Amino acid sequence: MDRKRTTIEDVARAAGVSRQTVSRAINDLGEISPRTRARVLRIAEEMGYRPSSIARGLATRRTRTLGLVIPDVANPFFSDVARGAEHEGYAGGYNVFLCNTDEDPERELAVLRSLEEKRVDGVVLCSSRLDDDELRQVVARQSAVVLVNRRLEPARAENGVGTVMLDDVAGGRMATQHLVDSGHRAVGFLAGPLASRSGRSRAGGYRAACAAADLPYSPAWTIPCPAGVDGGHQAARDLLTARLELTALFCYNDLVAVGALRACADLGRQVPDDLALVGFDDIMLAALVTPPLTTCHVPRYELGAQAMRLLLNQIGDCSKEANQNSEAEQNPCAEIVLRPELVVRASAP
Amino acid sequence: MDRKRTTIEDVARAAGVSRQTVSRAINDLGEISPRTRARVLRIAEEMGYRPSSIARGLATRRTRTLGLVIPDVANPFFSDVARGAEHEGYAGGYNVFLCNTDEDPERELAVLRSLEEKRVDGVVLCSSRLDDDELRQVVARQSAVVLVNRRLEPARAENGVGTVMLDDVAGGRMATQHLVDSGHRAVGFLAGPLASRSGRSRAGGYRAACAAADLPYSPAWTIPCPAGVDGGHQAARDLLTARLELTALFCYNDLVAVGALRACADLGRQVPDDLALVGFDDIMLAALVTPPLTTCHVPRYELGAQAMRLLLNQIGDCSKEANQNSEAEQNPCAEIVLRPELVVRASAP
DNA sequence: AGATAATCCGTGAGCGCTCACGGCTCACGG
DNA sequence: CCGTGAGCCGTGAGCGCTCACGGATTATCT
Repeated sequence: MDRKRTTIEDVARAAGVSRQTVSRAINDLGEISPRTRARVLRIAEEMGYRPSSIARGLATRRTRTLGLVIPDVANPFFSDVARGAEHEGYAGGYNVFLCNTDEDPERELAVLRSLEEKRVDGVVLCSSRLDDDELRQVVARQSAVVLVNRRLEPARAENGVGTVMLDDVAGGRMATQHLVDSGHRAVGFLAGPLASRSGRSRAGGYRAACAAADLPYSPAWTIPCPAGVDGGHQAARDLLTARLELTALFCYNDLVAVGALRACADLGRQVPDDLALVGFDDIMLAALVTPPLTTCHVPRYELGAQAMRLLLNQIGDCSKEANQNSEAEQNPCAEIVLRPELVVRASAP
Repeated sequence: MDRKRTTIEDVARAAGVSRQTVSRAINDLGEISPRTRARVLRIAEEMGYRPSSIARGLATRRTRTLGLVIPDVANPFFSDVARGAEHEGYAGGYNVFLCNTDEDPERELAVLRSLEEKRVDGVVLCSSRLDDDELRQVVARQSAVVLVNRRLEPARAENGVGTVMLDDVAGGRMATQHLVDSGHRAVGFLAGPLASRSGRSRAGGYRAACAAADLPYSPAWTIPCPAGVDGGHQAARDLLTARLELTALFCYNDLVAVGALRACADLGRQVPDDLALVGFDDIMLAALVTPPLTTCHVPRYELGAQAMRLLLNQIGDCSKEANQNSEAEQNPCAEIVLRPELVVRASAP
């Protein structure tokens, strides 16, 4: 069953040249005449030769392989991020290991460890659940790291970690602002899980917008909830029955907003006439429920793609020559901040 | 920057033993006293030693790495499959390469090739767009393969390829049957892309159910369409305006069904009273639109998980001893068929 | 013409591990 | 007393490739 694979040696023998010449042919790095190169390539092709990345990696100390660590592929948010990262990585000639952590820090550590053993050239780490110390260690051990939706202080450019963030504060503010602009004076906030960093940031934006508009803001208008439809359903029902003065709701994410939509149906409140609703994320679902949700679009694909690009630069700089424009053009350890964008639909016109 | 990593040699020296002893310690394969093992392990830990999977792979010819090839991670269908496969693989001690093909056969080939170079121990290949010949070659070159939603004849057990299929015919039949059972005599079919194998199978089930119920079946009641919301919207509008006798629609998938829902809104037809609708896949969206969709639930996670389990068996058998129950229990090259399940909701009660 | 440089190719060594050996020590029995 | 075997450990070779050399051949210049 384990038929021997054809090696570079085999090809060399068949072509009557040395291993090195074959190597030069397949890697296309000069020092070889076009004729022999073509000949060797042809023979290699005929023999069905596939150079072993394993052996190459051992010799080169580079694997042309990257790691992508995310909480869960099945979460549409992260699968979009993954897609962006994978695409960009592939374009740069890298393969990427996709690793789920299932939101479990234990497993995240394990995954990172195996990535280390695999000697990947770099890692994109999304929404890490690790604490700062653990994270710092991970960064120190890995040869290149880009963090997504997680910051690590000190983020001085020289600690070799790039960062890609979403501006959740701005998102929270613009969502709330939109509601205020349409005349709402009492807007509630379904805040999502207490542990969520992005939730806290969005809350910050929400409060800022309220303050800026001189709203009669009350902490009782904010209520935490699980991040899914049911969580939103429950929380919205509670909040809306307790706080009859509310005429609008800003929701942690679209799923929560859909839950709120249901609560409105339960309570007989028309959206958007009796209650305006705005969500967050702009997942596909948002446009398809009735009424379609006004929401903050977050560029998920871009999040992943930018992170990967940052990582590729970080790697490229070290192994190749210094880039033309030394650091003015692009600092690979920079922090990139992407802004969400409000998309107005029927739930809050 | 490329600080030397600590090798097995370093650990050996530090512990005053040979490399082999260190190797025995970390791999836990006898021939070593518990005391030295503990000591070596401690020292290795202190030094932050990480055995190189690369070097190990070269020596062992096994990488404990698998490939998972799917058209698109961002597609909720495949991301669930991916999740199932990744989970099961991880449980078996394997890491998995996630590869997108973007529905492009060219890229699928490229991806498979790089998987080959990476010397993965096996591959799960989903919904391959390759033709039979190409596919056969791929299977021949890879050390183990499991196909998902794609069959390859001859599927004799000894060609070393496992298969996991969804019973689309049964799905199409049960969906249609449900409509017929509720008294519909004229049910149309939004058939999805012409190129889709699953679409053809579902059509088969649809026709079978029609025939079994002695329906006045007409080819004009079937119309192909792109697989998304817009495709369904367009096609449903066309079909419903042209064919006023239709009282129910079976849709290729849930997105198409949602499109049909919109068409109904356009045309002022109430769902389910004026028109009943059933979808396929049971994506999250299906339960959240109004009215919620009756649909065929397909066990996506299971599809991936089963495929991975099949693959692990296939690999395990070769390298370890023959399994206890030789082939009665589980034939690793078997074909597993998963059945969809009808879930009844308001769109077709 | 000889000297210099370019072009092309081959030769060891080594990347970090495992595998198949073989050697050593210690206990036990005859 | 030595032989035997179990338990523990070390030694070379090799996995398939690349890297840094160095040699051979041909083109170019003074």
